[in-house]
Amino acid sequence: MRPEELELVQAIPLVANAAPEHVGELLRGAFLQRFPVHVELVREGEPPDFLHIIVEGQIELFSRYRDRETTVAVLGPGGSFILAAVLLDKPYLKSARVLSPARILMIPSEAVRNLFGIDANFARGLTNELAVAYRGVLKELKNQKLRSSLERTAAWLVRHHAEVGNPGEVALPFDKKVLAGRLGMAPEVLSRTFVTLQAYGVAVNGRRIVIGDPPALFKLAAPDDLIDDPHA
Amino acid sequence: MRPEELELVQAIPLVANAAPEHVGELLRGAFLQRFPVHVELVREGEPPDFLHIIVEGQIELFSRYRDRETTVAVLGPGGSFILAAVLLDKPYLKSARVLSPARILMIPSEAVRNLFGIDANFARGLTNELAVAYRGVLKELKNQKLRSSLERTAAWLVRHHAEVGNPGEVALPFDKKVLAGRLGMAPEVLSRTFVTLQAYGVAVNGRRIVIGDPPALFKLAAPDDLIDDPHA
DNA sequence: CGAAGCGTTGAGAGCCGTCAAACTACGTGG
DNA sequence: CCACGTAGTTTGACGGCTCTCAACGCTTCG
Repeated sequence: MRPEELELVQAIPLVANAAPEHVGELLRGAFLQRFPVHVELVREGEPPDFLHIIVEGQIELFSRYRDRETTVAVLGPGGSFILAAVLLDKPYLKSARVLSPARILMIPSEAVRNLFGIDANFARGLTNELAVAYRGVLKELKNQKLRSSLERTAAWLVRHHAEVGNPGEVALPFDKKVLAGRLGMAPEVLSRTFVTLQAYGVAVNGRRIVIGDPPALFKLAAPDDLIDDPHA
Repeated sequence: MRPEELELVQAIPLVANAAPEHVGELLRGAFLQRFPVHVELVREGEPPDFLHIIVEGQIELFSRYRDRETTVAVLGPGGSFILAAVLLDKPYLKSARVLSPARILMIPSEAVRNLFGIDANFARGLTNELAVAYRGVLKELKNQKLRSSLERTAAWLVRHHAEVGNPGEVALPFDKKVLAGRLGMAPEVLSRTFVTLQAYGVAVNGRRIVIGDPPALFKLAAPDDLIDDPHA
């Protein structure tokens, strides 16, 4: 790994938690690699060889069953995935594919488990990350079981609108197809949902969405911190 | 806490992971308490005062939103809940109520967090538990998003049948109403689903269910270890 | 014996998925 | 820079799945 890459990697929170004298060991067998779009980084059912941390780009986590497929999450820089599989040394439960050109840090799973036993601070960081991930999935489960498609879409818009500045406007960070999967509906349903949302002041134009009547949308979405707030 | 209770408590895996000299500290402010049916042990949104471990009885974890409610999980002896909230010191994401008379060990959350930093073995145990829980929720999310009500019910029967011996027969461990919530459908839908399953050799009689044609049910359910196997 | 809760069944409506076709946006190679 | 092909998006039609409301039988418990 080149010096500038090393610097980049050491800035990653999970890595930074490890004591400096341990970082070398952690990265000994690690790769920092670029991947083009569409590449499948990991496939569900396989044994966990590496912990993956996203340095750059967008990764879609999804799962297949019969001839169906569903998106579990979409992660950006700083995100890590398949942490639980690595810690338990059990097969991946989900697959991952590159959504936009990415740089991924891949740390051998054995190195992660070893350092977990040696470096308490590193262990604490991993556990926190895992706890946050747990709560994220649980929120998503509640989102799915407690809300309709229309409500999920509205809530997503409200939340996303609050996260990325630019008042009154939202830019989709990925294709509508992917968003539909993330929200748990067929692409056609999302398309129709946007039409329905016109009555609530929402205007869609490609990836640009204008929120004309925030209070109306807010009322429809009925956002709940225990479902929507990623930091709660 | 009385001696016999202490013995009971020390047999709990999570507690047993801690070094003997630390156990006292862990249990200093702890309660081992009985609760009758219907009691709500924790309520979502509240700050995490205790880590809860089930010694005896059945606990339903559920969540409310608007005027709806959904069951997230049903736990039995040995199960722990709201571990992630305790570790992160963030509000509970779900509520818990007693389904059948229970004894619960309640450990002050601060004691858990403190010992986490001191006792590496205890920390490792907690993290493993958390990782298993994470994978459990993820499997449930896949179950919800990838399968129909009929498939979920069939898969649940197959899995439950494999777990508790007694070939060709399954006994529901709780009310059908609760099962319906757990499987993510209205009670009426579960009732009709059982009728549909007659065509696959399933006969329902109160809480006793006879599986007359295992291969047929198996084919319908198409069980998948990465969704159904709690140990995968 | 009456009340309350669970479970079942019927009827109806709404939500959501699938299939198909048309349209649009985008990237590639000429 | 344009032409083309591929992939994403929209719309219509349709069917099926799932929810809600309501009524009724059954069991349990006070």
